[in-house]
Amino acid sequence: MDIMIKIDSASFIPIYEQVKQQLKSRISLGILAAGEPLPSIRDLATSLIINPNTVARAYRELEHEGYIYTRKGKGCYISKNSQALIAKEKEAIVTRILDEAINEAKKYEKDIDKIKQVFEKSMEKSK
Amino acid sequence: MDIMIKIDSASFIPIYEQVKQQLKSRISLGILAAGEPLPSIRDLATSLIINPNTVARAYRELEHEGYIYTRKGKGCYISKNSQALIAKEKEAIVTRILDEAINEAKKYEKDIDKIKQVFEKSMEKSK
DNA sequence: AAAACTGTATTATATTATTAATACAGTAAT
DNA sequence: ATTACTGTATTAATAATATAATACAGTTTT
Repeated sequence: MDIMIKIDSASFIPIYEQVKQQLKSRISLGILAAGEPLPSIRDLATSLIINPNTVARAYRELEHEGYIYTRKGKGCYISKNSQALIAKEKEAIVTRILDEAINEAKKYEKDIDKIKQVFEKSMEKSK
Repeated sequence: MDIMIKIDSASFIPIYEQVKQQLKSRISLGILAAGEPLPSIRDLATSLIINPNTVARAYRELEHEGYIYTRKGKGCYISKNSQALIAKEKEAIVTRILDEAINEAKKYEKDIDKIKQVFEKSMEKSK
């Protein structure tokens, strides 16, 4: 079972951060449910063709933030309250994403209605 | 006259890149018009409390991309065709920004209508 | 017990972004 | 000419990211 994480090496976002963000989003969407095991550090590193240390850092930070827990010798698992943790901040996250996009868009397009039109079109495309 | 660039040191985006992006957006909005001088490398570095080399890199790359030109000993100026350059890609930029935001949002919120609602609310706020 | 997995830790290395100090060269004003 | 600005270039040092190799410790399976 693949976890379908994609690394964008052209991005300025560090790899460990990309892994963290994508795992959080999968937890948020319920793709990764409480108690479920994550791929082992070595397996994920191999499949992403990155260094195990990089995955270890992502897992370490996710554990520190309460999303996952680890059992030495066994593996890493999604925390019971992980989804609740994210659900709580889900609306805030989505709001932040759209706020930032609107601010960005306004840096290039002053016409508010034009921005709305582009948004509608993009929403249609993404269906 | 201040050029109002803000550096986000918590961002993963390199400082030289932040400077580039913000200058481009000011050109796009016509805040910086063709022929106008940019602040000197040293002045901008001082006011942003960053290293002159960092500003120099931003300017160097912007020149290479055709947005500005430099006169050694005099300063850097907005290119004549800079706004045309950006105007040409303006709609594409705005579309890309919103596309990415929608994709991001969908990573946390499956409900399309919910995303639309948050967008509308954000647009109201930003007025 | 041994093998084959887990996560953890350490050390070294390479790359990139950034800072720092300094020097050089062109322009403008005095 | 001198002064004071410009941009350019070089070299060194530092911090962060990422890779690499390796070792250690806990778990599971055989």
